[in-house]
Amino acid sequence: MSSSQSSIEAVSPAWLAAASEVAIDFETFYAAGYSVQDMGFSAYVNHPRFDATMVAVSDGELSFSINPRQFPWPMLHGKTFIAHNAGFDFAVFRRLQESGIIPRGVQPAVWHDTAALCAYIGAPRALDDAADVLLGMKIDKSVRARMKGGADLFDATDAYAAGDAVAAARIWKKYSPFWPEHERELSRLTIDMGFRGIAIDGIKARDIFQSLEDTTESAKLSLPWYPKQAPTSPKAIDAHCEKHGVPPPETTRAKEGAFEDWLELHGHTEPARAIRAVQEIRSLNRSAKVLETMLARIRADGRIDAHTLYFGAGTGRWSGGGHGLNLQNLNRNEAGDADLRGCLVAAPGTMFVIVDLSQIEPRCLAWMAGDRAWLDLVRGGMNPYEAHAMTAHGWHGQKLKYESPRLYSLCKAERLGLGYGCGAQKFIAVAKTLGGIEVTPDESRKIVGEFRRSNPAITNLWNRLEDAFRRRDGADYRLPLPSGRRLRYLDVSSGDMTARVVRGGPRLNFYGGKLCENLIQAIARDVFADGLLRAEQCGLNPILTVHDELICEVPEAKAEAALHLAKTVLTIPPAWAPDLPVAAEGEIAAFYKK
DNA sequence: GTGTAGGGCGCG
DNA sequence: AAAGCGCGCCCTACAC
Repeated sequence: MSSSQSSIEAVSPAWLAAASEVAIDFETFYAAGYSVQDMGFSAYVNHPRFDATMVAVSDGELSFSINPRQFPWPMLHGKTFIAHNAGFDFAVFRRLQESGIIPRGVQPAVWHDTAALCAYIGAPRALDDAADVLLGMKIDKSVRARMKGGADLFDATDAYAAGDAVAAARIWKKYSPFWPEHERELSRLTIDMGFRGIAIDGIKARDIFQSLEDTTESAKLSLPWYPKQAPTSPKAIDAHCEKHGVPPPETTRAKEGAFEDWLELHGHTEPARAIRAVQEIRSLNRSAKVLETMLARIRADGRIDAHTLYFGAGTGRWSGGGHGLNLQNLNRNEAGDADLRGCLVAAPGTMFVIVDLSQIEPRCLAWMAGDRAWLDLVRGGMNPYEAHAMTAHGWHGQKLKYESPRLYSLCKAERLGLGYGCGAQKFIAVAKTLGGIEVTPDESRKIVGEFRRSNPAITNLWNRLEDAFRRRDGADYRLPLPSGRRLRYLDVSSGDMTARVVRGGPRLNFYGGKLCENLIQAIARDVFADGLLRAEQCGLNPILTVHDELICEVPEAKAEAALHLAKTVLTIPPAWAPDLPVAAEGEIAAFYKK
């Protein structure tokens, strides 16, 4: 157990001078409507209500907590800072420097994020759960809940903040050796990109928001149960169907096969009209909420934070940033609806360079499965779906996309959809989503069967992965990736084919195709991460990543050169996959699109 | 009132 | 034998 110095002493602890690595944890005021979740980091710490009530530091053994105004800040200069969700503590630190509470000259050598470390090693991201699973250490989170609204819990808060700092320091000491330097760089870069942020066209955003509100309101008024019941109430929908003698659909999800089947039968009824209105309301409302969230967090420099979450997915991919705004799932706006992406603009004098890795997952799958014939064609510069038409359908021509659009779409759907074990029934929907084509159940069965017969390299990969998984029954399955990283499946049970991907987390189901998908998504992530680091190193100023897409903000005069450079650095295959055919495409734009 | 689960919508 | 996968946020309903 750690001994803790009382804050009442308010003297500089001797151990702090000796520690080169210090875990730091701030406690700050928050309330309903005023929180990181509501506003994001920057808008939160720059708000008039902002108040840092406590700071705790620890070396893993001893801890010290006190009001930031009394903390001996110069002692921390040049030390390595450890923080759980370092982006938050960094934002608070910088804010306290701006307000004069922390001397500006006090600069950490580097920030490390233990939440990112936890994600990387397959531990829970939440500090209390991570401390429990990694250290067997119990942290009481009830104090934080009681602190909301600024309750006077000074003593309890003191101990609580200290406990968090101690846990973070211990996690760092024990587990940081398992976190490679280039992954730490990715984590730091992710936080940096979040604070670089993206400029918002506030006038456009407000205009769109207003028109969405208006359209939504009139759609709501077309619902007979509104405002008596909630506009999108499932119960109201069911009752409405019943009243009109129409059986309710099993789902009201637009673009879902079951709903479309229902529409075939009841498309001309009043409930169908109402449900379409409900779908429109849900969709418009979502866009409005995204805009509202963006507008609420515009910083003094006209930008919003653009945080994403390093290693947010079990495969290592980044995920949307949390804190109430996900910039990785903004509407693509193909139908000409409200252009959310267009509200993210390059600052005056700059342009966006938007690049993405072309068909990165099919390329990684073929590479991993050893599909030589397809790889050779693609290496020679052929379009991946044309190459598929050649190797799988015996097509020989010039421009498949124009000669036979349907075969081209089918090849795309097959290549993207069938690589991970999708069955005939599901492929009907997948073909529609990925290729925009209709296939009958009979066709689908034939296509799926033929794909599996003609792609033994891929089906073998599924089977090998599933066998390897089964053989780890009762233990952990560690699947090495070409990059040197590993995917982890913990406490494998081959009986029901389940395992955990997070220590102490829920058991999930697996099968060969799914393991294959995880593997390929992880490899594609590592390829992208490699390019991202290069983009940062050569000064391309990346500000946002969306899985296989990179948005950089560059001086307008250098945009052409930057685009070329961005495509080049993204296309260089990683050292661990020199023969992987990587391709990238991109464009220069004044605002975010496609 | 708060917390949570499920449905739904959006992305790669 | 068969199974696309990976995310985050909002709304509604419901338990407490």
